[in-house]
Amino acid sequence: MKIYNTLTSKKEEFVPLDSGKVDMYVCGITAYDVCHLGHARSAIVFDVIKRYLRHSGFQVRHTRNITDVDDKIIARAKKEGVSTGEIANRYSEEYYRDMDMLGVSRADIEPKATEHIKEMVDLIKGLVERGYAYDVNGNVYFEVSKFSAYGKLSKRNLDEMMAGARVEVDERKKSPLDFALWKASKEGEPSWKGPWGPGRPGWHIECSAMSMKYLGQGFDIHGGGADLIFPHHENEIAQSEAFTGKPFVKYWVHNGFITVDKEKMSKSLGNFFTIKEILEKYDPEVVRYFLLATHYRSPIEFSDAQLSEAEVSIDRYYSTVLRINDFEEDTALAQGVTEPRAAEEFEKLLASVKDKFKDAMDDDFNTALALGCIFELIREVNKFLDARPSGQKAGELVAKSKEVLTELGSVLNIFNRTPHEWYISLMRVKNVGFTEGDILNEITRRHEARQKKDWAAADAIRKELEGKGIILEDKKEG
RNA sequence: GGCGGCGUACCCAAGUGGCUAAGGGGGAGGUCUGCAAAACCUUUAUUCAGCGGUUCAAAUCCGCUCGCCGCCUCCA
Repeated sequence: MKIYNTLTSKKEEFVPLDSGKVDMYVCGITAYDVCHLGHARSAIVFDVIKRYLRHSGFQVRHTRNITDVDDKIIARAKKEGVSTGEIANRYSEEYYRDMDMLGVSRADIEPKATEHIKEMVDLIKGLVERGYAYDVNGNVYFEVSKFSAYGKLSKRNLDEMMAGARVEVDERKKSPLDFALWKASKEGEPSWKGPWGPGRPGWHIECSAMSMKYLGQGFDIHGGGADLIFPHHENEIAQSEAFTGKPFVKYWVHNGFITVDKEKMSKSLGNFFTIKEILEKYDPEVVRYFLLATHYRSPIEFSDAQLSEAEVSIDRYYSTVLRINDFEEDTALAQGVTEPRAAEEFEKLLASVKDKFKDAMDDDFNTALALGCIFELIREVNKFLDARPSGQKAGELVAKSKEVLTELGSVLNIFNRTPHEWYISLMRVKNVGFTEGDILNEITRRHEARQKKDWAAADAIRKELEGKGIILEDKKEG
């Protein structure tokens, strides 16, 4: 298995520190507002990475934090006149609702910053003792120049950064590059007791403290969006390695952005679409498919047209499953003899699809290629069924293909519903003004018309349903 | 300004030295069907932004040019 490591800028063979076990830490959200599609991408990407590592036999311990104290949370609380805890709770709940909808599994450990103040204080104390941090009027800063490897993740050196540094408002710092570990609290802000006076932790320190607590002083994978590389992850490395003297993380993994008109979707630009509003128009599986149809490191241009295409693709998948089910229910087909050459070819293909899927995922989690493999199988299943196979052997092969489809889908956590569930959900999303019962009635009426060969009436009903966005597909039995 | 990335068909998107450049969507033609739809078949890139170089061999490596984007401030 190969993973692209931001630290080395190369794809590397994945070898966990402790064979068979993988410890991964992924930066979660700051709970100050609802999540947009960019958050969804990161969550889904690492959800799939976790699922695939497990599928490949690794024992995975997944940690994902929630930042529940921070400038933006404080600002929002002030604006609304409520407590920071209330803001953090509200948006954590929203976050979980969105993630559950999108099929993102919970992490094994989901630590919150406010519940780990002690660990952070201990870490900061250690850094001060070791001479990496200094205290100015109750604020503690990390002195970047003391950590010689600073810049190794984001590939820049101190001189370049000094040259590019923007006007720094905080004059207490020795260098504009130094960053806060502990911030003295102002009036009305949440604060905790610390050796430097009442205050709250800086943003970066929480991930170092919590990852060390739950995963140890060195672990396998640390992930997040590419915008966290600098300064967040760079700072995490500085803090952690200065404290322990050991390598912090073996593989750094970063996902690419969602763009709108080629520009990064972000809060500050205001060009974002929330998960909630997208889910009003599209099934969650469509969103998941859309995000996985591009490699995780490439940018994805947000587009309604692409989401609709994703919907069509998924529909193709479920149509095929429906055909498989129909085949299996048709007991008459159990008789007869399977054409041996077609069966043999199909059997070979089934085995190769599984291998190709594995190769794709082993190559830096290439979900786009992996989905391609699934659709290759879909086409072949349709082809096989088109030949009207019958007999025991054919039955076994069709059952086997369904099994393979289910297995591959489960790794990506898509394609795991029944066609019926898919169509019902589609009706909900499309706001079809019909209930399932209405439709069945119409179908029965049309069926009667067809029996009488009253084509005009039958077509009228079909047309009416089509106007509502429902497409009837006739089968042999009607 | 510094650092990094990207540019593959009508659209989206895999492919990073060598068998026919995946897959999806769309278009065109056909098979099937009461008519449709779906499905299947054929077709839609002798070519990978442009130019030059390395090599027996390049979309893939190197250089330059053009265009787009990201990070350098909070950001998934």
